[in-house]
Amino acid sequence: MFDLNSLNPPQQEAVLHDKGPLLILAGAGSGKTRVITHRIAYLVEERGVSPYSILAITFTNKAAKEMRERAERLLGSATSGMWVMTFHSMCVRILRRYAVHLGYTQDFTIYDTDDVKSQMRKIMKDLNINSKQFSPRVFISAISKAKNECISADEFAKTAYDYIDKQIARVYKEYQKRLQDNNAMDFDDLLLNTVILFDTVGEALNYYNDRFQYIMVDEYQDTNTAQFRLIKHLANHRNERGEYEHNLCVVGDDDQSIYKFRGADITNILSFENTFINAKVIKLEQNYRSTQKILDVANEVISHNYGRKDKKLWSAQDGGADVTFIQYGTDIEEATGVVREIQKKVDNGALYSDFAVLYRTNAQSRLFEERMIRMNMPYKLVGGVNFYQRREIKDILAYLKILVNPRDAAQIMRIANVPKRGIGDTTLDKLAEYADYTGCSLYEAMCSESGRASAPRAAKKIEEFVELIESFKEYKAENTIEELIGHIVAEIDYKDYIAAIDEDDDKTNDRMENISSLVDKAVDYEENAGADASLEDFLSEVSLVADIDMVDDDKDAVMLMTLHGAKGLEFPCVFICGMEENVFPSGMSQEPGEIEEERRLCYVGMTRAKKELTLTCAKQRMIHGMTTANNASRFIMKDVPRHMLHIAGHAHESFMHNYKSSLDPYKITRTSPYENPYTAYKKASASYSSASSAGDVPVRELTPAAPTGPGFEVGDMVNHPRYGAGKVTRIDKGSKDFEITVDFDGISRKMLASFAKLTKI
DNA sequence: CAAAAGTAGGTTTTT
DNA sequence: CCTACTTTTG
Repeated sequence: MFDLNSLNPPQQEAVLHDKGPLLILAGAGSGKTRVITHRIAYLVEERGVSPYSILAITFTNKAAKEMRERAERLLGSATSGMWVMTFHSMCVRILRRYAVHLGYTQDFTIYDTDDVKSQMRKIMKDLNINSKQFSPRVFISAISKAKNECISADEFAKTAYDYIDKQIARVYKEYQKRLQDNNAMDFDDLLLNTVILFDTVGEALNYYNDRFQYIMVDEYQDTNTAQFRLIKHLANHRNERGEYEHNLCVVGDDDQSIYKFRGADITNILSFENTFINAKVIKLEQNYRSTQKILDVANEVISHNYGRKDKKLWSAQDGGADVTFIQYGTDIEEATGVVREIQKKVDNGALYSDFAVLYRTNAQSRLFEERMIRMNMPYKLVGGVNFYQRREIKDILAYLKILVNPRDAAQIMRIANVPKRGIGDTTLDKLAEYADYTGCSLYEAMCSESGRASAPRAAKKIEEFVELIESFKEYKAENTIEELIGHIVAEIDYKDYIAAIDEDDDKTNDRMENISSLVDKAVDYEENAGADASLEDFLSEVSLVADIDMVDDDKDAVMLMTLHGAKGLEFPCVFICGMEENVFPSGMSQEPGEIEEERRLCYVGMTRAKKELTLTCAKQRMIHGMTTANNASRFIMKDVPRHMLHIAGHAHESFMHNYKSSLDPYKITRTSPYENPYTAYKKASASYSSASSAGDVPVRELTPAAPTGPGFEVGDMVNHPRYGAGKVTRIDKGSKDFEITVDFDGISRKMLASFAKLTKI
């Protein structure tokens, strides 16, 4: 049973919303999961909707699990039949059923980023693309971006005009062909192929449209184009009178959109009302998580972004502790100080699990880890080197994957010589060549007499390898996954193999322990899945786990993670560390749009805190082995009025000095006694950015910038004496000159208008 | 074909 | 700084 009275009026309205599209703009900590779960319970209990026709989509398995558990608690019954899962697992589920329509078998393999990377390296080699000139990264991210936008290899080729795009088109096509040959999909394919499936196979779409009457999507602000199209397809159920109902309920917060780099398209949420006509919009603005003091600071920061949906979070918990800011001398002092601070509070009765240390990049975790180990402080590290990326895990998984999908050449390449059995790269190359020539798969080449003849010296070894794999297949048919893994590890003497690689026994033991964790996961899986357990299902589950999914909440330990990793979580006390220019915001983010995304990330981080929020930075920090000095982050120095922070620590004096001097760089003439200089700067330069109106920031008129333009506009084609033809992609007004960003064949360069000898073509 | 040594390049965030 | 790839040597 559930109680509507426990909800506030807008929450109730959202839960009780009848039919048709619904957008819930849910600010941080406003109880969105509560609303979704109550809505599910309401639909099932009060409106007689079958759980079978409800689909709830999240981004992480952890969120999905939590949502299902909470819905079940409200309903007091199991919600079997209801789909509560991530985009990716949903797509896998759909594709396993219909893969044949797309030229895959249902046993297709899922490639993770490492698989993709090695595949890409191979392709570049084969296509004679200089890896010095282009890093595989360039191609990988370009292809990923295209897939996220539902652009196929052929479509990409049609609009590829410059050299680099043509290269990408060529690589994209080859890459896709190889994945298809290997019966494999990468993460982006899971989404894109499902979209293609729904575009082309009416039978598949009809099946799911008949089934899903109510659809909920969590974290809607982070959806990309492929996900958007997927949702659009799925939300086409017709009622018994044949009318579309679009019972689509999306929940999100544009201020928490932090995955643009991964293709998330913020316009999905900003224009929801245009896409789904007659959509109802409900705002949840009461925050139940944080104190007002924390929200004040967070609101102040986010208010510096443009083009937001208008809303303002407020809390019923008035007051609270001041938000603290500490500038340390060095990154080491920062780590020591933070760890000490946590220990002090634990000594005074807090739990370790009350604390989270958040940072911009994973690399920053190291110092905290070191300090915590030394201080004997229990911690949980989220992210970093993923469990499933470890060599020993990937090796064992490769063996398993081959058993399910023998066409997957990448896995065979990986372990054909693991452990060493005399099948080296040259042998594999010859086999691959034979396979390519005859049009069979690598494994088939290994199985055939004539295939082995292409590498006569190793023929015997190859035959033995094939026999080994076949014996595993037989073993698999009769035994559990748990037993299978043990069997493989024993048969190939894996321990001896890694012991020979590792410097010391500790490392080898570590690795063996990791393998037994993998076995544990297999046991878990088999217990959960019961009679439905299958190796391919286990493998896809394993491929789709996120770092955050692996965290067990029971252990009393401090959490260490990136700001991204913290989304959707909350902690009584939060430390955001490394709040320095070039660290946070990242030095990689330069353009206004990118800075805004960093600012949203800052907002997300701050709003994780329930009771206490501490922001720290260091004057000096070691980055890539070099000592660097950075100013405190603009998110503190320029976004938050001084009086809202409690400034602590020994660096107080020098900080105050910096605080003042940091106001100068932009040399903006103030029009009022005090105006946040960064805001003023942005207003002055607003005419040069495409940003829309200023949301809830009160706009005061400033003297417009000097009318003299740079002589070019964005989009113009220009000629440069050295770099040749290029396209103007950006124009920024500097203090006395215009900075022009020009794209020359994919390489973008910044230059000052008065110095660069640019001519318009 | 395997192991060791050397070197170059890249390090934002991740399902 | 660290890893992952390349080159060299056995």
